[in-house]
Amino acid sequence: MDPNSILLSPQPQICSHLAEACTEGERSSSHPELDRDSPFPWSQVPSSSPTDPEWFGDEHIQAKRARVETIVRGMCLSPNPLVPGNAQAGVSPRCPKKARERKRKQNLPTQQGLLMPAPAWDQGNRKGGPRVREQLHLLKQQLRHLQEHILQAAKPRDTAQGPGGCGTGKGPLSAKQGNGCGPRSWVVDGDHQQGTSKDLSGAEKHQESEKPSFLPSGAPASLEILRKELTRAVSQAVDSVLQKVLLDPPGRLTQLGRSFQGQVPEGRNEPSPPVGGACKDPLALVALPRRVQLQAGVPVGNLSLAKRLDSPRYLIPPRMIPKPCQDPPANCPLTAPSHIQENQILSQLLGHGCNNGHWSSSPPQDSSSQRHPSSEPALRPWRTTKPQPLVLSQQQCPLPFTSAHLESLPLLPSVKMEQRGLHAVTEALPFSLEGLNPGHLKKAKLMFFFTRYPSSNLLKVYFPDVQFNRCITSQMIKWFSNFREFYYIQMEKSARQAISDGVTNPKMLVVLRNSELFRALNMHYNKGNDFEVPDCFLEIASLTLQEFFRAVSAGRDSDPSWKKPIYKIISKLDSDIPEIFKSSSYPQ
DNA sequence: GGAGTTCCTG
DNA sequence: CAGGAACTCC
Repeated sequence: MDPNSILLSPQPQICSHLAEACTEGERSSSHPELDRDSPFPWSQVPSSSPTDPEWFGDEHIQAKRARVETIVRGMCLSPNPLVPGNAQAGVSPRCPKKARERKRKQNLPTQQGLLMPAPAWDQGNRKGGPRVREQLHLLKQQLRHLQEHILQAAKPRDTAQGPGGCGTGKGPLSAKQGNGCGPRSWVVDGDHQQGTSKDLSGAEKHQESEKPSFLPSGAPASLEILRKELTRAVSQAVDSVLQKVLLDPPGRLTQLGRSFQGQVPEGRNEPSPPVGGACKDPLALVALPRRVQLQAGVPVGNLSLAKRLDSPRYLIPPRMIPKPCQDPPANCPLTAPSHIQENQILSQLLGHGCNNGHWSSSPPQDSSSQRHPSSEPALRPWRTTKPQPLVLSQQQCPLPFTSAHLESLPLLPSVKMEQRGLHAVTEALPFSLEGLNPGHLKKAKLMFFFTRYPSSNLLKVYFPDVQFNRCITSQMIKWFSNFREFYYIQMEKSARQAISDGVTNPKMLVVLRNSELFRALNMHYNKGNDFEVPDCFLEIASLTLQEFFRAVSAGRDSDPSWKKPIYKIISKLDSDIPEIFKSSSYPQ
């Protein structure tokens, strides 16, 4: 089969209309060469017409298009409006009537958002204790400054100010605000900042409302009161921090520091806070060493650097980020012991039977995933996700703490979760022992380099240690479906990018090992970069890319099922999987 | 009706 | 990555 013979088949009449036609009259041509002989649903795409009752037309296209657009937009640092060559894709030939777009949230922005705080987070953990002390010092200094400010501000006003000097009365307070927030590098959360300023303005209000009644009778007196109140409030704050630090068991010092840092990613709601101000381009930060590594031809060994750099990218589930310890410290330690045990038990149970682990402090994952601190969350056929994040947290964030430290984090809200998790485990136990583990997932991902559409029989051959049943099989099939989804999205994204970059000849589109596209794919399927991606995959990827390019630039993407011909082509291009994959212990 | 897909969503 | 809906094919 020569794919090119298929792919090159032109579809002339479509594109000429598309650009202008804002009507919905235009329909893409059918794809006669693909209509028949396919077991796949997409084989019969093209026969739909605008008159078909099942023709959902605009909304459908718009939704899909919007999805891709948002993805592309999320990716592009370059502000090109999408796809000049295919302007209709961006502008929508059918008038942007009800672009119910962007329903779906972006992965990429999220990753990038989480990327920024990571270095600070990591850094902070290395010196949690000292940081707290520094912060205490700062607080004390601020207190002194505050007092000085108040005194200074008081003097001139005593003489010059009459009643109604509220405006300047803000002076000291806003000075406090400024001074207070500046050095407190841990306060990054936008919400927190807002909350802080709100609180302060609340205090201002009180004081403002009080002042007029005091000032007439004597400004010095009211200022004195003001000063005392402020001093008292700040002292209380300092004391409470001191109590936390001094009264808590040693381990908690680090936890406290951690919880401060934890606020950083907490502000994940939106544009990640400028904690990582130093690293404006996190991608470069991550990618550069990897590129060097690739060029240096060090694919297997020496992974630690790459892993370390990669790991922060992969989401720290919000739940495992310790909340700023709002509760009295006494509450926290109480939950810790049971928490530890439960997590160990859960992790152990979920970590899979073949793990000869004991109740050690090492992450109870199988060996392969220890090597690759990937974010593989899927240990289950049967939905036992709850305890996962803790396991992942240890792997993803190489920290100078023992896992016992990490696990004893006072995740108060997680107690309920843990109970639910235990419950889930008891239900899932009989299955999880025979189920799929992260090692299987990793292997499946590597296999994707060779086969995009594996049959269930093939999977059985290549996963001899898996007890296949209907559910396991469909889970693994689902994996590959997810892999494909990611793959095709990347391809489409790159194709559109190429078009918008002015590429006109599809033959120019080749996926090389140093390309962005390759990096994205490699990151997804071969996170540890410890597998050499086969050339055949690069060829398939190039071909896919070209197909998407042709389709989009020909305007075929206005057809709701325009991708199906591409899927069909790609489905025929699976290669043989190396024998070594038949070993149950292969990717170790 | 089951298997296998895609698409969408969380 | 999983769940679920919708779809097609056998």
